[in-house]
Amino acid sequence: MPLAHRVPELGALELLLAVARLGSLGRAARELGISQPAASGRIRSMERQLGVALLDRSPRGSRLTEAGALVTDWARRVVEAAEAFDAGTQALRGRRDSRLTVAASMTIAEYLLPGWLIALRAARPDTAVSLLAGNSATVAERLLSGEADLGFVEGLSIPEGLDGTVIGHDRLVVVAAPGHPWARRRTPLTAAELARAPLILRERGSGTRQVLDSALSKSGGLAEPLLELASTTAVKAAVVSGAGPAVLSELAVTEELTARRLTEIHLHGIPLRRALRAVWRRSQLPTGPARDLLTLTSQPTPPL
Amino acid sequence: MPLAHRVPELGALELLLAVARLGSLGRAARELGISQPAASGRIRSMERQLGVALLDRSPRGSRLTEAGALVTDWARRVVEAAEAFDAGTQALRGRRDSRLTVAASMTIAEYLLPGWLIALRAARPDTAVSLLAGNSATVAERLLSGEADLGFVEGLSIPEGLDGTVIGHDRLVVVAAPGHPWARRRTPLTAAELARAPLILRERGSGTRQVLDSALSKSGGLAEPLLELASTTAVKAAVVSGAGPAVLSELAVTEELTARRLTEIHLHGIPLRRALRAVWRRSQLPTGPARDLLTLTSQPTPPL
DNA sequence: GCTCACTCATCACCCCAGCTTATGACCCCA
DNA sequence: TGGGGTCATAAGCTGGGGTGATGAGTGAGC
Repeated sequence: MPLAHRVPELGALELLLAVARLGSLGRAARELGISQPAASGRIRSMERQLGVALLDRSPRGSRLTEAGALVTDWARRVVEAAEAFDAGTQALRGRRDSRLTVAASMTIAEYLLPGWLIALRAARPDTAVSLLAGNSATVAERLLSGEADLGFVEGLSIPEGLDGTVIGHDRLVVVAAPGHPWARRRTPLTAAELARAPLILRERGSGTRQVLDSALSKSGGLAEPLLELASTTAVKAAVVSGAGPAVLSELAVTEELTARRLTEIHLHGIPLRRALRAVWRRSQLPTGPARDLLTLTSQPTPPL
Repeated sequence: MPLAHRVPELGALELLLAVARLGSLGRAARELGISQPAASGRIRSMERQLGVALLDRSPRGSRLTEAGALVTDWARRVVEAAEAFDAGTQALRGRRDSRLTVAASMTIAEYLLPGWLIALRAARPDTAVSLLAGNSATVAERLLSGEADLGFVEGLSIPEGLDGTVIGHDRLVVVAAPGHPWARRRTPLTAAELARAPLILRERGSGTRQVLDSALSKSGGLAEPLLELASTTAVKAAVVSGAGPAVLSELAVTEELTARRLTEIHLHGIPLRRALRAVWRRSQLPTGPARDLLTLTSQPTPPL
C-alpha cells in the first residue's frame, strides 16, 4: 500500500537523471559525490524494484533503454517537484542572513514562488531568500513595517500604501467531479445559475471568495454555501469526492484537470480573473535582489 | 549539492500527508503500517532536517503549523509526481495478467497517461494496465496486430485501419529563453517570421515537427534548423540555456512557463493545434476496461 | 600488439537510519 | 478514578547503501 515501497528514493531518481545526462554511471557517481560501485548497485536495485531494464551498459558508457527514457522523464517530474519543495522550505526556514525577504499570499507562495526561487537561484546563486506567507493584509503589513522587501498578492486592487505592478493573471474556474450533472452540460453556465448554486467554498475572507462575491453581486450574490472549508486542498478533495462544485484558482486545479479527476465547467459572461501583483512600499522601487526577482517574474505574460 | 540530502525521503513526505489528513501521528502510523514511535521519530527528524516546526502536538492529536501547511502542500506535489511515476512504471512493467494493453505516443505516454491511470485505478482498482509507447505508426501496428486494446495518438489524422475519437487538443507553442530578443516583442510573431527563423527541433519524423512543417508550408516552409535533437527534453534544455527558440507541445512546457524558465512567444494567424485521439481497430468499439479508460479520458474538453 | 584510459561488476566489510517493542507522561471523559 | 486517547523516550536489531580494492571488457594511440 505505501507508495514509498514501490517508488525508488529521491536519491536514486536523481542518480538516474545524472546517468542519463552524463552517459556513464561512474561520471554520475562522481557528480553526486558517491563511489562508482554505489551508483552501479543503486541503479541495479532500482531496476529490480521496478521490473524494468533502464540502462544499456557497455564498456564505453551507459545509455537509457527506451523504457528507461520514459521512466527517466517521469522521474524528472518527481525530482522537479522535490526541487520546488527544497526551494520553498529553504525560504521558509528564514535564515537571518538572507539578502531578500519576500511576503506572499498563500496561493502564490504555494504554486508559483518555489519555481521563481529556483529560477532566481540559477540566475543569482548567492541570493538567500526568506519567505513570509499570509493573506493580502499581512503582506501589506510586512512590507510597511520593513520586515519584507517585496510582496506578491492576488486580488482586485493594490493594498493602501503600496506600489505595484501586474505580473500575471489568475483565472478562477468552476470545477466539478466528472460525474456531476454540470460536467455533461453542452452550454456554458450563466452567472445567474452559478449564483443560485450551492458551492463548496473557502471560509469567508479568503481572496478567492471575495473575487467570486464581487463578480456575482450583480447576479444576485452567492447562494448559501454547501460546505465551508478551511483550505484549498480540502475544497479540492471535497469536489473530487463528488460533494459538489466549487470555484478555484486555475493554478490549484490544472493537474486535476489534465488527469480528469476534475472537469472544468465553462462559464458565460463573467470573467473571473484576478491580477497577480508584485508590490512594494510606495515610491521605494525594489533594488538589488528584490529587483532581480521582480524582473524575473515580470516577463511578459499571455495577454489572454 | 545533492538534492536528496535536503529533501526528506518519499516515505517521510507520505507520512506527513497522512498526519495532516488524519490529525494524529498514531493514526497515520497505523495507516502506513508502521509503529507510532517510528512515525513520531520520522516527523521529528524531518523537522530537524528542514529547520521548520511542522506540527503542533497536543495530547489530543497533532495539527499542522502554518509553515507545516505550506510544506505539506509542497510535499503533496512531490507525492503526486511519485504516484504518476508509480502508475507509469507499473504499466511499463507490462504484466502478462493485465486486463488492458494501451499503446500510446510518447507525448501522451509521458504527460497524460500516468494521470489517467491513477484515475482509472481509483475507479476500477482491479484493472492492471500494460503500456506500449511508440510513435503513431507503431501504435497503429500494435492495435492492428491485436497486441494493444486501445491506443492514443496525437496528430492530424487517424491512422489507416483505425477508428477513433478526439479526446482533447494539444497546442504547439513557440518558446524562447527569457533573455531572447523575441521575449521582449510587443507584437505577435507572424508565420513568415517563424518560418524564416532557425529553430531547435526534434529530428525529422517527430510528430511535432510534422505539424509545424505542414502549418508553415504556405509561409515558405521551415528554415534550416539551428539544432536537431533526439528528445523533447534535450530541446527544452537547449532552449532554456539560450541556444535559440523552439516549438514544443504545450504539455511539455507548462511548468517551465509558470516558473519563467521559458517564455511563450505569441503567434499570429497560424493555429498550431493538433488533436489528441483515442483510437481502436475499425468497427471494434472498445469494451470492458478499454471502454472504462476511454470514458474517463473523453470528458468534455474546453472548446477553445 | 601492448598499454593506457575508460567503462562496469563483484566481493567483503561497515555503519547508521529507521524500524521494533516496552514503557511513561499527559489529558480528557464517563 | 480508571480507561481511552495522545505523544515521547529508551534500548536493541536489521538491512540498505555506503566504501575500497579488484577484475574484466573495449577502444584509442603509439
